[in-house]
Amino acid sequence: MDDKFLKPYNPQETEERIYKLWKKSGFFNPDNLPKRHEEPFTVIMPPPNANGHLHAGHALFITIEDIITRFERMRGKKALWVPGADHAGFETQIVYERELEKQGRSRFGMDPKQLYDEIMVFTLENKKHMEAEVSAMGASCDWSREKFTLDENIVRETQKTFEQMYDDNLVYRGNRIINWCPKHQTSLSDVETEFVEKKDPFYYIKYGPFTIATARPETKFGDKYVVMHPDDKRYKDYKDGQKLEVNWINGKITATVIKDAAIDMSFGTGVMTITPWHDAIDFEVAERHNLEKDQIIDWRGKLLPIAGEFAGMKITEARPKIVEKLKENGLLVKIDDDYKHNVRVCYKCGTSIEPQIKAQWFVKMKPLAKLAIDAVESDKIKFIPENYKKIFLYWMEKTIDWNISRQIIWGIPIPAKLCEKCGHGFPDLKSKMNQCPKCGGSVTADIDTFDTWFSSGQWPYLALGYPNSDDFETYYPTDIMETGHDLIFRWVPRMVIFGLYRTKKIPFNTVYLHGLVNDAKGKKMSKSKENVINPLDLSKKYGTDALRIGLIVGNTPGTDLALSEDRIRGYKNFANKLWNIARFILSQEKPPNNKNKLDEELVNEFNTLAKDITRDMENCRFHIAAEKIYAYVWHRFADEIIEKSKPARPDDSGHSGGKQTVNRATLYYILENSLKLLHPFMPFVTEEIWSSFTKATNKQGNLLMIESWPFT
RNA sequence: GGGCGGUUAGCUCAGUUGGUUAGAGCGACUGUUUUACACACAGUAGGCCGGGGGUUCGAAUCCUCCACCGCUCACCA
Repeated sequence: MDDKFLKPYNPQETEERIYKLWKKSGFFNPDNLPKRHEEPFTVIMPPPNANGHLHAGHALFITIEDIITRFERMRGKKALWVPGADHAGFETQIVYERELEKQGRSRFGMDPKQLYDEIMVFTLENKKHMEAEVSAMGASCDWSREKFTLDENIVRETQKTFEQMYDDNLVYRGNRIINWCPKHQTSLSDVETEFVEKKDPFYYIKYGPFTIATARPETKFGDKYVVMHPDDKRYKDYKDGQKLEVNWINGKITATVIKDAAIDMSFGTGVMTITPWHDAIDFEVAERHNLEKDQIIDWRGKLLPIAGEFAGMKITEARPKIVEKLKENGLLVKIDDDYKHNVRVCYKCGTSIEPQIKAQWFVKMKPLAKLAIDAVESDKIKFIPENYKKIFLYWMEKTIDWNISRQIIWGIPIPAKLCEKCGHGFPDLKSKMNQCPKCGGSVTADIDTFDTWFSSGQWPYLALGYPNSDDFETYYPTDIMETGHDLIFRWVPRMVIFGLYRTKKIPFNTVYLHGLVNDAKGKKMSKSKENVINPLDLSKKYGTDALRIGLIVGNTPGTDLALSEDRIRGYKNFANKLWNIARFILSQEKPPNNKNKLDEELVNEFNTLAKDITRDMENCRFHIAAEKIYAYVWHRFADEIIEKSKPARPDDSGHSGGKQTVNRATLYYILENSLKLLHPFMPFVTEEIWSSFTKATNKQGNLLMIESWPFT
């Protein structure tokens, strides 16, 4: 017996050594696997953001994907798991802005090149941490194929997709209303905003013969159109296009009556004035009737000269003063203090989104969504859990054009030129156009970058080196995309669309969505609540294997998990239990030879279980598989079978006990195959025991990692 | 307001297509230092499976209504 069994299992002393052993073997790279591994199996890792440390959600997805990969590898597949790192445009820039703040600096006014270079240094540093942490989780991914979203060829292909979509009339430049975050000074797509319920005063204001209602009086300076429903009998005397003299905030103006069916007659007074530059509905009304649009609020969220004496003020500062003036002028009818409404905010900082009109690049979604809908409806792409299919389709059906321009430096540049004269925009990947092809005017380079999801949406094929790569030919479409259910809108649909558009193939056969990892009480982890559990701390304290299986058992796909330290501690005990099982079996003087008899019933029982577990693994029911093998090893194998195998002791009355009822060969058989079944879940301790097992049975050589799965 | 999910032991959760006395981990309690393991073993307590109605020989599981919780989407100014 190995001396190592004299002490309890010690993960700290084992894990790094084992990981090096695996890495040195070369088997993370499917090219190096033995001949029996023929059929490719591919998982692309959702690239973690290279801007900080791993959190519990990362630990979960690494565990699940590693389980899948190790299982398929042992079953004889040519298993490839491609790791990656995401530059994470907007998110990383925000993280770095906080760093700057700490140093008393700000990105505004910084030389863009300088800022970009600094963020690159920061990102590459964090990328190293991230890689070390992924490794510490036991990830058997092929590091030789690791990709970064800013790798030269990935940037090039992302830009090519843009050009191709422009040529196919799927990308256009539009001067449209967009979501503007005044804090971060960039536009955002709809999925990058959230709604929060706010209670604000609701002001009823006199507008000529009408009373209008608004929560935002500060936007009303430029309101020169008053809109009502064409069927509203209360206002039947007013005709569409009719002009009225109106006494307004800063004096007399001429207002025009507009009739539009978008008005809800039952809300407020049934009349509203519109602010097309700063409101999506108003923008649409203005577009329909071809009305003028004036900007009231600047990009920093301050009032423009149109606001007269209030120009230059921030909205929050100006609002009470404006209300005061309305009151003085006798325009304020009443204030409703109990008005609740939903306000769109930036998903990162919670700042109220200020809609603005801006020229941006948009992806025309309808024809692309059609491709995705067809693929999912015909079940070419399968969802786990299944109900996400419906959610996916629901979102795809109603998707609107996607703004892909971001006013941030950290990202992939949009390779386009913009005409200074006519505003025409067009792709220019090689940057050789100096004149507008439409009007001959001079052009400047677009300084915006792509929405990060524009590039990460292309990840499955770009990570495989598309186009012109053997890997793409061999490993695409990938088998399974495993990611968090929170990315069902932000990421999954984009991957399906880009995959179908660019490669004409689905990017993956299955989407597996895991739930969020919450704290022990099921509450969302957040820094402000101080309930963040660092997975690496748990891994150090209880061992990575304990953390891994603790994240899996009882964790149904799509359902959030409450992670408690007690739970992980329990599985540390299990790792040690397994250790002691091995110690006991391997410590008996001689291993059985092949002629030793196996106990048929026990072997059958085990084989039935192994087949059952294999079925669970095939169907991604890892939570069930893990629990079954856990319960068997501890409560059946250790508590009953091994106990029965012990030579009975004489009882108190001097009679000898019953005879030994389990053959040692059976114990070896069950141990060997249990280690295999457990390996995907607990790779370190099983591999460590395996080396002793093979030594004891004179079958040294193979790593457990590439042993055959029982009953494939 | 729309959509989705949840409600099972003190806590956190399993329970594949309806099938015998409903399970696990943690926690609690009672014993046991027995020669693999006290990071252990033996055992105990604890649940009208959210509520009402229905389908069925049989329902935690299927249908329906209701309540509460969570998530998500949404242009009532």
